[in-house]
Amino acid sequence: MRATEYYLATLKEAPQEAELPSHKLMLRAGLIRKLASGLYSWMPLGLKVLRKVEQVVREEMNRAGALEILAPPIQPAELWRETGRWDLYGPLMLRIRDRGEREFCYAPTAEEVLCDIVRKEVKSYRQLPVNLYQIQTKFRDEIRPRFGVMRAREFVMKDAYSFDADFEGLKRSYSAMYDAYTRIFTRLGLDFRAVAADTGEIGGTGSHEFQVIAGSGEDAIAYCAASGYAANVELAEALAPREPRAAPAHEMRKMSTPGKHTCEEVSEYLHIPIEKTVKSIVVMHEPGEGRAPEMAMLLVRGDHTLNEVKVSKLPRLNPFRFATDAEIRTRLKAPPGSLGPVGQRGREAQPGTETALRVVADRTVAAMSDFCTGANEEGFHLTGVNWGRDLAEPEVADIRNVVAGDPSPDGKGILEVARGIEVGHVFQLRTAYTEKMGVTYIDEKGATRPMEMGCYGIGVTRVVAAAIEQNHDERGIIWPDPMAPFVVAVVPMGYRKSEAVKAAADSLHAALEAAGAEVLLDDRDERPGVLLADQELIGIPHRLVVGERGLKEGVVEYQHRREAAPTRVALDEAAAFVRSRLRDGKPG
RNA sequence: CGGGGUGUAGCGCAGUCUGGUAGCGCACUUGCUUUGGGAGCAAGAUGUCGGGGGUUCGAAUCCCUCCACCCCGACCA
Repeated sequence: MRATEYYLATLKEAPQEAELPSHKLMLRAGLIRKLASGLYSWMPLGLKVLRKVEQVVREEMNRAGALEILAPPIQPAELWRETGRWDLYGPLMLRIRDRGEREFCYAPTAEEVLCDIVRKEVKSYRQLPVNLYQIQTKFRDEIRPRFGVMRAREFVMKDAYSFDADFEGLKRSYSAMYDAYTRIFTRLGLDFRAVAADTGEIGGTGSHEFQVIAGSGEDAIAYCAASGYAANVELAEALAPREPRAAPAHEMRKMSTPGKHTCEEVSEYLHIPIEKTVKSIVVMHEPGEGRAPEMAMLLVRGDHTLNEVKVSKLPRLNPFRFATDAEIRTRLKAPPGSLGPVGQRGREAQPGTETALRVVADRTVAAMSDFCTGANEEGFHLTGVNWGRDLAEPEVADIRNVVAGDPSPDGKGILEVARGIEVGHVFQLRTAYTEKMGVTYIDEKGATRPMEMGCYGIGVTRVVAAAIEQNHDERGIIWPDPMAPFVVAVVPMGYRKSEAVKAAADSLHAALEAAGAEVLLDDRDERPGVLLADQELIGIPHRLVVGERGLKEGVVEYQHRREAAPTRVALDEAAAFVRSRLRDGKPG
C-alpha cells in the first residue's frame, strides 16, 4: 500500500478531551474520531487493527469448537422480561420503541437471545454441547463514558454462549474457552493475566477475568508469583493476621487534633504510625418495602481501603450506599471527619427508637490494640483504644482490599498488586437463565432437564486500546506484530528526488508484499522528519529507511520500533532480513 | 446524580476581569527556495466566538437560560 493512496489522518496535537495515552494516541494516529460522548467512528487505519483482533479471536474460537452466528443488536423487551432483566438492567440499557409502540432495547449483551435460539433449536442430549458466538456491536449507556474506546457506550464485543447437558460438561466448555482466551491474548502479543473474579450482577459460579497488565488499568489485580494465585482485588481474600491481638498497654486518651480529619493527618499530627489508626466509614442499607434504612459503621485500618464488593456480600448490607452528612449527624450525634466507634454502640441505651449501631471491623482492625480513632467530637481523636475494654467486641469480616505484601490466600507466598485492563471475562452461569427461559433438553432416560450455560466475552474494541496502553512510548504507538495495521514501513528519503531511492523503495515494497507482508510505502512528498514522526506515531513495528546515503554503499537501514538505533542491511538482502524479524502471528 | 471545569477557524490556544465589531501557532491553497528528524519566504482562504433571550449606541466580553464536552466522586472532605 502506498501512503499517497491511503488515508493517514495524523494530528500533531491531541484534542483536549483526551487524557489517557491510548486515547490521545488513537486520536492523533487517526485510528478513531469521536461522534458524541462514548461514540466513536473507526477510521481506515483503526479499523484495520480492529479487524486483525477480530480475526485472531475468530480463528481461536473456531478452533475451540465454537460456531459463529450473528444476532440482531435490537432485541424485543419480552425476552428480557422472561429473565426479569428488563427491570433489573436499569438505565444502563438503551430502550427504544418501534412505530407500533412495541418495546425494544439495543443489546447490552445477548444471553436471552441465545437462550431463545437454543431452546427452539436444540431438543436432545445428542445435540449437546453447543457453543455459539458472535462479534457484534453492543450498547451500554454508561453513567460516565471515558478514556475513548476503553469505556465507550458503543463497543464491539465477542460474546459466546455454551450449553451443556450437565455441570461436568459446562466445566469442560468453560475450560476450553479459558484455554482459547489464553491463546488469543498470547497470539495478540499482549502481557496479560487470567484472574479469579467476582461474578457480579450476571450471576453464576466460576468466573475469570483476562486482564491486560497496564499501569493505567481501572482494575487492581493481586497475584502471587510463588503459588500462581491470581485474583481481582475485589475478590482477593485478606487473611486475618496470624499474630493474636496484643494486650492493652495504654489507657484510652482523648487527644486534641484541631483541623485534622484524615488518618494521614492525624497520624502525622500525633506522631503515631498510620498502622495504629482506624478509619470509620458509615454506610446505609435500605431494605426497601417501607422498612427503615439501617446504618452501619465499617472500620478499616488507616492505611487500608474499603472493599465495596466484599461489603455488599455481607448480610443486611446488600445493597449499601455511603451515608449522607445529615444522616451521620442525626444518627451518630457527631461531625463527619471525627467519627469513631467508641461510645456509639451504647446508643441503644438511650430512649427512643434507635437500636444498637452495627459496627463491622475488618479482620485486621479486630486484631489491633491501642489504636486511634475519631472521638465523635470535632477536633478530637482517641488513642489507646482497645476492644473489650473501651468498647464491645465488633462483628468481624474481611472488608478491605488486599495490599502488596499481604499473604496469599492460598497460604503459599506473598501477594503483589498490579493494575490491569479487563479485556475478557468468562462465567459459569449454570442454570440461572436456562431455567427461567425454559432452555431444556431430553436426556438419555427421556427426562426433561435445563441446560448448563456458560458465557464468555471479549471487548474487542477495548483490546485495541489496552494494547496501546501497554505498548507505547513518547513518540507513539508500538504495535505488536499481530495487531499492526501494517507490519512493515518502507520510508524513502527523497522518493520524488532520487531515481535510485525510488527504484529501491519500490522493489522492497514489491518484494515484501509478494512475501505476504503488509507494507506501507510512505511515498508522500514530505520532509524526512514528517515521514519518520508519522511512522512512529502510528506504530508500524518494522521500518526500512531507504536513502541515497546508504544506497551508495548498497545498504538500507532496518529498525524495529522498539530499537534505539538502525541496523544497516544490504539492499538485496533487506526483504529477507525483514521477514526473519517478523513475528509469526499463526498459532504455535 | 453531586461537585469542579471547558466551549473562539480542522487541531492546540490567546482575547473575556476593564464592552468598541476577532487574533496567534500548526494544518490547508498558490508560488519560489529547501530536502536524512515535524523547513523558510511571500501571497491567500477559513469563524453564525456552543444555542436562545436580555442589558447597551455597541456584546466573544456583562446578565439570564438551555445545550454539548471533559475531570473527580470511601479516609466523612
